[in-house]
Amino acid sequence: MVVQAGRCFIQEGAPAHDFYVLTGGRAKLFSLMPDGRRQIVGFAEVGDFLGLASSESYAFTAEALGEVTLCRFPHSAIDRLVERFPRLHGRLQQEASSELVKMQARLMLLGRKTARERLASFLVEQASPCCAHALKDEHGPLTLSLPMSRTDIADYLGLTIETVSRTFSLFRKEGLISIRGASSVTLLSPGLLSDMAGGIKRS
Amino acid sequence: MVVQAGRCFIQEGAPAHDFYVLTGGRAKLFSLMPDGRRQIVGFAEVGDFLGLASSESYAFTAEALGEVTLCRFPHSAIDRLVERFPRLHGRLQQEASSELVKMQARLMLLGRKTARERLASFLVEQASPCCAHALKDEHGPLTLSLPMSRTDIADYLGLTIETVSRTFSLFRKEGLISIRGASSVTLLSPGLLSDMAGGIKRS
DNA sequence: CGGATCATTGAAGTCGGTCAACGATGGTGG
DNA sequence: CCACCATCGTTGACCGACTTCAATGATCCG
Repeated sequence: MVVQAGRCFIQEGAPAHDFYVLTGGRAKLFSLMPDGRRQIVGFAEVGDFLGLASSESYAFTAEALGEVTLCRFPHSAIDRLVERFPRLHGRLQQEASSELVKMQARLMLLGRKTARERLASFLVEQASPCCAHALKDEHGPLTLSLPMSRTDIADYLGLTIETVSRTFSLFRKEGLISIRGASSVTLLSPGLLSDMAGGIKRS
Repeated sequence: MVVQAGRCFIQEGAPAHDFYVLTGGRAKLFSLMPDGRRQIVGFAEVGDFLGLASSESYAFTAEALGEVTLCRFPHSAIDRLVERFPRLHGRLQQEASSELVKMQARLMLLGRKTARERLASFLVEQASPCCAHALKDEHGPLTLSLPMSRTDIADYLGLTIETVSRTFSLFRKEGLISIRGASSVTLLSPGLLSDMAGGIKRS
């Protein structure tokens, strides 16, 4: 099952018949308020399960960032699948609990961190799948390409697009990052950013 | 296993050997930043599972609100338990996914809602275990007793204690609630509060 | 090349935070 | 039983970080 860039394959509030496994690309997951305020609740990566929540209806909309490929299963198939692939059982459990831990970190981000700390956390989070160790050690520049727009970043971090843009510019002026075309960012001091993300001020 | 009021039975960052089932009382779950900023990531009720996240260390501290009773199990016992009580399997899955849905709502709250909307959401959330239907219908006053302090409410909603207090007072002046001794609140217009929680302005 | 969209920057405004004082509450001991 | 004190909650005045509104600049595609 292939979904084109920008298309939604899960609709918030729609009856939750199926769940999905993301097999290619990335997607953004968000909810809307009646007046249009938007909160991105996560970005889905290859291997992620979506729509598992066994409630009546989906809690978020899922939109493809770039082209996305999926496998769809009816909810009723879970038991059969688990029977045939017993290891899936632990996988699902692990997926759910690691997601829960991430969520708790995101609550701290949205509830208590400043704009600078939020953006630093975001950059570190985007970088970590690449090079987990480079962040603690004082390792050199680390380039990442962000597949999402400034608006998406803002809605993910609970900020406005202007604040995100301004904070990027600040980081650039302070020599923490360098920017190449709005979607390619190089972390010049991953260590400093990582500290800032955690709320540590190095003097 | 009994825990006295105010005692912590899970420490953020400590090695996560065990998980717990809450069998009596309520607890607050929170994380801290190095400078003391605090975010309450949830309140645990009777029947909740804590510390399931199969990471190396606990992601939050759990502190008893009033006296709490618990069952403790080593993580290694999960498989044995599930073998003996096969229904536990679905229960765990359900618990995790319903928690995930709540988390997503909380992200919207912390990322996009105003102080008024946050407090309204909180009151409605506290009320809903009692009377789910009374909120949609225009049903009458609904009294709840809040077991947590203003500080806890503030740290749960990503606000300061002053803002929480001020917003309570505003709601009182607007005739939405009435307050009796800081821990007993009566919702005079549950419907209006519920709308406000969802970001709907009734004219 | 041109127009639409997205990102950046600036100026002004606002919501919630900070600092500070006051009031209420509840537990303790005289 | 009540006075005392510590803690918690409320209220006010001011401040600042982020938002809002608006204009400009960059980038992408047809």
